[in-house]
Amino acid sequence: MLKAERHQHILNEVSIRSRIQLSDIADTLGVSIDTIRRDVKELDDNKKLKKVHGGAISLGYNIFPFSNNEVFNKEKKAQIAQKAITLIKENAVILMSGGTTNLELARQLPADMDITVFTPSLPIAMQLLAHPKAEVIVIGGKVSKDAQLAIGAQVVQELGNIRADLCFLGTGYLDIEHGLTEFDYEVVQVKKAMINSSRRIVSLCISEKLNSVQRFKTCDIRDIDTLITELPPDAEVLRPYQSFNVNLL
Amino acid sequence: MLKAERHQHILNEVSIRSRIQLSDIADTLGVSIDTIRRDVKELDDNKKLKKVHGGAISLGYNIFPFSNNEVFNKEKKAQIAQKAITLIKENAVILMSGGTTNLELARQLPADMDITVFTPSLPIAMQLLAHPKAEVIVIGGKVSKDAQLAIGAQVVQELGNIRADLCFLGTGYLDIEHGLTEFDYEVVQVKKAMINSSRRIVSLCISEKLNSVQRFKTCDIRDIDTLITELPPDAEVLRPYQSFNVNLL
DNA sequence: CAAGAAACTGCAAAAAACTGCAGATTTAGA
DNA sequence: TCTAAATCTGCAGTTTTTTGCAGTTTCTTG
Repeated sequence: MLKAERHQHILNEVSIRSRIQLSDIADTLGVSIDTIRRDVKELDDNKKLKKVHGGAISLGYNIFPFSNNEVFNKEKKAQIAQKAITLIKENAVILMSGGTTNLELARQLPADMDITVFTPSLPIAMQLLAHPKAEVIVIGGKVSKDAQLAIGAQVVQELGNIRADLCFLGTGYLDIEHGLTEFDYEVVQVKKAMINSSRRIVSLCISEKLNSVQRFKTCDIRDIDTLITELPPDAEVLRPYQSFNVNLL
Repeated sequence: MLKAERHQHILNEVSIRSRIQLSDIADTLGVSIDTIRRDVKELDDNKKLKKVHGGAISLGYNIFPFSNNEVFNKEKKAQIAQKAITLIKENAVILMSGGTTNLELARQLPADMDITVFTPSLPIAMQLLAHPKAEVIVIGGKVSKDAQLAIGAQVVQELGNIRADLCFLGTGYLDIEHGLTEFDYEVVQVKKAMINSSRRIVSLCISEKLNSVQRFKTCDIRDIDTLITELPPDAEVLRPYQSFNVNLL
């Protein structure tokens, strides 16, 4: 990996997240933390960012108007994302819905991974642009301001043309009886289409969301091939799900 | 193998992959790495790409478009954006290309403005999500990592279905003789499609870009209805453009 | 103030860049 | 077509840059 690429990656990360940690970058790019430290120092010297203890921060605007830097349960989501990444095979075609857990996944994707990602989520697409090898295809349409996700008939139709190996499906709410549910009906339609276009459905779900229900239903639990949560396999709350071929961390 | 062939191959690779490593190219073409190094140096001298330690990157690649560090240019772009906003009518349907000047426009859009914006640019779309009233439709496709812009046949086709009132067209390079030009051919195709889909074309262009040329042509200057720059009307550099119905700040 | 994390420093191995040169190839003019 | 000049190309030796590591110092946090 070229130094210039690392610099670009770092600037992208800073631009997207408004702050970075050296250790994270070193991890993602697979180089030593000293190298990243030197990179960041150089970028700081060139006034491209501001180096701070342990990382760096952006000088100007963020790309994301809503600062979604404060992710709830970021640790858990990072764990889940790590597990999800192990499911990805080289040259896979992947569908990704939105949500902060998927965003964490996109962020942690190893730099040498050669994949193609389709997504209607703008933050996910932006994040993946920082990845040196991933090919990114954004699925266009009217963008929901809440979900920062393209929705509508056009999106559903476009998804019909795709046959993905893997779908990382975030969900707002998950319950044994009512399945995966959402607050927004249009989001549900998009997610249904994503499910129809993928061979394997993997749902990433922090434990806080288990046993919660909302108004509109995406699918039943049995439509999910793999559920990833951060809980140990014997957790009480997971008991009802065990029969659905649930993979655990 | 001719030198010209190698140069072409190198430019192609850079254009497609945004980056190359000298060793890879030398390997592929079966010549010594020194030869490739000399080739790349020459291409760098001719401003066709940017040479970096160990390889080369495309010209657009290291522009770090969206971390907004250069206060100086930001001032100019803000001025230009302000002027551009005065051209927008209520309930207008607007097409926006990418670029930092357009991004500045998106940032400054008054909150009470009720408009519909189509754009293949991810940062523009993200920015507009922060706007309370603007409806945002992102045009989907494979995303160029350099331009952070959806490109390709799908984008062009989608643009064919749109009839916009106004198109804010950023441009990399502008010259009286060669018109609007870009480094990337696919970006040119998208911009051509945008021009065909709009009643009025407004190009935002800071003065640094005047009298500069790149490899691929978007359109002639006479295809632009309005050109907005930050220079006073009597600026020497603007003299040649006066006859093209140029609006000035 | 004490423990842990991060930063700094110097160093050595590896990679890349640079330099000069000689043989090969191309070009230009007779 | 022939020849001389100019250019191109690969090679070997040298210099510079990059990078990870280990030891030490500085900073942060409770």
